[in-house]
Amino acid sequence: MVDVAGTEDGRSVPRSRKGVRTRARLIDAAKRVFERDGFLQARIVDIAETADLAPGTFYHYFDSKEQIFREVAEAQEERLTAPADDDADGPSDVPLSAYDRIRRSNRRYLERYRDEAALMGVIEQVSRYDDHVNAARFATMKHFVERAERSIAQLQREGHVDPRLDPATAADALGAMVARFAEMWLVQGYREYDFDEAVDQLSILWANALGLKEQPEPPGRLLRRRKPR
Amino acid sequence: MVDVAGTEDGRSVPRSRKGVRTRARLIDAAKRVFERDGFLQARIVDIAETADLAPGTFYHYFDSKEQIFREVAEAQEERLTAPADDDADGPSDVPLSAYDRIRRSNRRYLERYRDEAALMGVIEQVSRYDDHVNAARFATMKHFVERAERSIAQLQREGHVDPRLDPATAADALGAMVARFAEMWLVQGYREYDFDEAVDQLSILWANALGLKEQPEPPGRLLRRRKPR
Amino acid sequence: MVDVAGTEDGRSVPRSRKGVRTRARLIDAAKRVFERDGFLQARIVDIAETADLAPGTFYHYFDSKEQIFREVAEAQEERLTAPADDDADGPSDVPLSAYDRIRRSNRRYLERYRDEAALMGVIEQVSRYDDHVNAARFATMKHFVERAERSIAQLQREGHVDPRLDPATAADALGAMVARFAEMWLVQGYREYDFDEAVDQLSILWANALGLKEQPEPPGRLLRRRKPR
Amino acid sequence: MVDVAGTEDGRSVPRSRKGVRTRARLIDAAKRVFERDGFLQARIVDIAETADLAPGTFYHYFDSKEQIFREVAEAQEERLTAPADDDADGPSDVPLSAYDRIRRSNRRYLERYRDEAALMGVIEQVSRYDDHVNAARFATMKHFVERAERSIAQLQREGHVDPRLDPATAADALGAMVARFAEMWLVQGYREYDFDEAVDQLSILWANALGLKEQPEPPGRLLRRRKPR
DNA sequence: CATGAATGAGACTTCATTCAT
DNA sequence: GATGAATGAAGTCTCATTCAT
Repeated sequence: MVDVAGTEDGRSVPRSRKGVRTRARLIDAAKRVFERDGFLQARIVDIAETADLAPGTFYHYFDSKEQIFREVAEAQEERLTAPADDDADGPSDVPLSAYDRIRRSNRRYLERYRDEAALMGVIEQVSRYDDHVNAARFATMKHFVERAERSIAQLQREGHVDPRLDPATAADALGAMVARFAEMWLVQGYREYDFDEAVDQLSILWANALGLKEQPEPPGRLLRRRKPR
Repeated sequence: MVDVAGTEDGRSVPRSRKGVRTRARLIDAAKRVFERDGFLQARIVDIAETADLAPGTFYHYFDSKEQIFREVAEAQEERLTAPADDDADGPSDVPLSAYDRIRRSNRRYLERYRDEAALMGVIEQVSRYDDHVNAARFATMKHFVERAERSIAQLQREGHVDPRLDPATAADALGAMVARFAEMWLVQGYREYDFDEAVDQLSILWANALGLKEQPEPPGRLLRRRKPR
Repeated sequence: MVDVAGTEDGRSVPRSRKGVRTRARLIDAAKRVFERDGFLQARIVDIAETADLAPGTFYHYFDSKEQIFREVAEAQEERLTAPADDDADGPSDVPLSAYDRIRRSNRRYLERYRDEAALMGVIEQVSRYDDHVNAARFATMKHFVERAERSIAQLQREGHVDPRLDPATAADALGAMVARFAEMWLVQGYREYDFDEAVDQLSILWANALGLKEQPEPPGRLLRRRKPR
Repeated sequence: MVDVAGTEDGRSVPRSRKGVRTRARLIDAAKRVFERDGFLQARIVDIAETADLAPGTFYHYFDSKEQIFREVAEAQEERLTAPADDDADGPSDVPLSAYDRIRRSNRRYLERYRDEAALMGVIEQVSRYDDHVNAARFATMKHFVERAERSIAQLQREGHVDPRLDPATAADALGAMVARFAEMWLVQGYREYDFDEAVDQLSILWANALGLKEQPEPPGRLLRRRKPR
């Protein structure tokens, strides 16, 4: 997924340096316009204009609104699944409990979702009528879900997870929970939640759902961590 | 939510028997067309034609595609939240365990979702760019979520639910889980699941998430609670 | 022009008492709607609704919007040209000077124009694209203009009016002056004038234009002419 | 009023030579179509077609029929008020009498009105339901009226004009006279007049109305001028 | 590479008018 | 007489996309 950009036939992979810059400007403009207007309302002319280009220029680089959107969306999906720059998250050498790994993962996802909430909203929208975009959504989902699935299966083998659960299904469902919760909350304004509180609640639900034994948590740990951001 | 349908005025409330029938025919036709073509592709002319009417007739009863869709969607939301005809669900006099109630509720929701999957897909789609429809979605959600919330709070007071959980947030998240799982599965074809298996898995996850002990329910407890709404 | 109503084939001359009333209600409603919305914006449905009738009923009595408008307009033209109820205008036995007759006539016209300014505006509008209505306008104009013309010719023969003037042309032009002034002022809001002041100014201009000497009028002259229409 | 045309933005100000030409072609075509069909009957498609363009092209340059009409109308109003190319009107060095200035002004107005009678008719029509166009009409009127007003006031101070008259009102009324006379005559075919005769009659009426003393005209002057066009 | 003018298919919407009841 | 549902022709307007410069 790394250098897909322009690959799926985009029209012309720019050769000159100027071309590269123009293409990037279009993508950038497109993102802004999509965020502002949504996919359906976004007009090619606006994208071009936002990029200080003539409408015709758009078609040097992209075939259609769908195509440029896919690229914008894919970039975002990559941002969502990007590995952490682990510095920020504390000493990476200390092994984390299953629960902490769940929480860290949820926090990351929600932070990234929140930081691009406008775009995420449009992606959710478009994924309902564009198969490509939906596929990209599912790919991202798979990224998380498969990691979760492997982890669940492992923990299950170790006897820490409810044996009645099917790891794949559980991972799907819990992933769905976090994803949809994020959209309702951060995009659709369904309700207000305190960010940390939301992370904790989702993580508790997730851990509980798997039936994770309260691995004797070092007492007080939760408290000490309780005030970031 | 109850009898909102058609209230928001549309254009003319039919004054004759014939008018009532025609209006209903249009709604019916609209549902079919939306299911077949999706909201964006659906053309007013097609709706009219499907109802064996001239295009102009549509505008006697509705202002726009949006408006008729809202009515179609609201009808569906009502179907989703309709009380059960309890016959089908086994003897209603036998008190159910908390788990069983969760499962029954999930099953009902998923059955109803599945039975109108095509329409549900369109509703999910439109709710991302029509506030009315989204509001209706949220209203339905609320219906489920508030019931769940009350139930969780009660169980929590009785010591059966993880005390760390906020009932409202937990209800939101678990509702999100089921709803999104349903869409991915039944609308977007993300994956195949056996129906009963899916119901069970989701219910286990739900019950676990709350930290419900598989405790022997004190018989009769449920009965006392049995008249909510 | 008196009982033209319904004559020009209006569709059905109502026979029953109820029919007569319904027809009148429609004309009345039409006048109100035209005044409110102008001719183009006025919709048959609105007229019917304003008259508390179903749209279909309209067509029992009128062929088209044009036709009912013509009737409304003709009624107004008749009001414009109606003979004075002379009581209000002071003792009718006192002979008036030419100037006073001019002023009285102008005052009457402007008063009547003002009292139905909204409708007059619509008539001016429609007369620009409906020949019937324009013909009615011209008929009304002729009413005034011919009286003026006769009067001018007479005064000219008596040596009181500029001999270079053609009575017909002068009458046309002066009539145009008053009519257009009225529209600009009372319909289009071109400017504010004090009513009496405007009457005076127009009358002075009119009298001057003819070259009327402020001569002492031979008493009695007016009386002989006094029974027009 | 001077270079308003096209300023109110329309849609896109043409950025290329070709665009400028196309825009002009559209205005030209619009004028022809309006003259032929009137405003209401004129269809955008016809305008485009007359300009040998696809219908969509119209919307590159204009928002609506109203908007292009305004531009056509404004151009015409400018033509009406354009300064004379004074050659045609005789030696400009000879000072004209007040009467001669009145007549020259009336003649010019009527000539220009007559030369574009078809368009003027449409303008009169539209000015009754489009405020922009009406404003432009009034602006043109003001152009004439204010000149007249100043002139009247001056003559009044010099004792040549009836002291009872209010210069502003008089100018309005006399302007109305000429304008409405022109429309009735040249657009609506109310009656036939000899052109020169009409100019003279209106000018006599105008001069008389103001009470202009027969400044001892160089005898015969009127006669000598009596055969233009 | 970039421009921006030009295209044109196609959906929406209105409302005067008819007609069965 | 009155109703009001139904009609359907026709014009408006959008905007993704092409193409000559």
